[in-house]
Amino acid sequence: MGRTPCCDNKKDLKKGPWSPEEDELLLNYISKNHGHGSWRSLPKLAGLQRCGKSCRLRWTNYLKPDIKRGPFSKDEEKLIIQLHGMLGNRWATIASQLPGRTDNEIKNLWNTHLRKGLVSMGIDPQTHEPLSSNCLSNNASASAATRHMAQWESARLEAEARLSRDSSLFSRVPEKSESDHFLRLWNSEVGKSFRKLSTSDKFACQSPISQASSSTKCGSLSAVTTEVGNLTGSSTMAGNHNEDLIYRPFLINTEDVEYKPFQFNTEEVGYKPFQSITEEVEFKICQSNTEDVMAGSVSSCSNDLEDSSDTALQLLLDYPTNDDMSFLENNANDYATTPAELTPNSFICPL
DNA sequence: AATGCACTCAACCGCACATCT
DNA sequence: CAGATGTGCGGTTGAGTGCAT
Repeated sequence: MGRTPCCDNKKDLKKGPWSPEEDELLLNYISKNHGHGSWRSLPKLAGLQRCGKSCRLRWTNYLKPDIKRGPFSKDEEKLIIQLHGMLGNRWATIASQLPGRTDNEIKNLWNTHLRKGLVSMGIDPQTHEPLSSNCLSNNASASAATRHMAQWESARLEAEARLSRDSSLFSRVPEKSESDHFLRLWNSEVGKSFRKLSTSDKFACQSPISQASSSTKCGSLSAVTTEVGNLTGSSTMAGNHNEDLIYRPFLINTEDVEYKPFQFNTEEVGYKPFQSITEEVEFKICQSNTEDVMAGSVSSCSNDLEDSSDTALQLLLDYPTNDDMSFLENNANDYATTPAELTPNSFICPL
């Protein structure tokens, strides 16, 4: 299996850092030929003593004109953390959401800076859950993927509900799925990747919107609600009348951003950080009936349609934006090293 | 000033997947 | 359909740099 490397052990091929002359050769060739063409043949044609792979890497990570150099902004770092929470080490997919940034750059940033920051906050950088064992349920069956899955589904449900409401309020169908930023994201590389992940995790994860017309929302909502219930291991979500105990990820409050507990059922308790979005919005899903979703909670969260651009993405991103992210501003050496040094709102331990 | 250590980041490597023949 | 080829991705490495001792 496999294949021979594009540049196996050829002695005349140069390795290591690129010289300005090599950069110029590569740039000249690509600009002259309006593209790189075959990477394997490029080095020879461009007069480079490099393998095609090395050329490609140099181009994609450094020479490409749209690459944004310089330090990452705090927002970018936050976005990376949040996307990593949903996608894991899918650097290329994460990079697709950060224009001008390469997967390599993001990977480096994560490994050298962000990961340490999360660890110093007492958060497992892989699962994005509190590291402290007593903060976790004994039942670890609810995997990170499950939680991420549920978050995606929740956000998508909200988007679908909003679309449905929009269409009834304005008697018009929103302009395809692109009218909703969540759905745009859902249909983007990130969503694609996530759906792939969830599929491989044996969780049904399909967007009825993307599969069919968005005009029949009620059916899809109830269907998906059931899916969420199933994937979280809840025996009968629909029969759970304790609203505070059911999955409740969308407690939104601008003023006090904190980790809100979310719970799939009475046995599995997870903790997720929360991102402020709009004023005093509480969005509950997985209610026992669709009406609650459609009429009650949804209406409150879609007051400001103009905020949908931020909201859709924010719905997917669940980290605090206040001082909890302050580690981003500090050098890695300055990070707090014990949970005791964390801010009170870093996360909340149950019970 | 010399040395050691930690950190950053460009680049490499191997694998997996997609496409071609 | 199978093998060959091209490309992309994620993990890892190592040279360069700065800081502390």
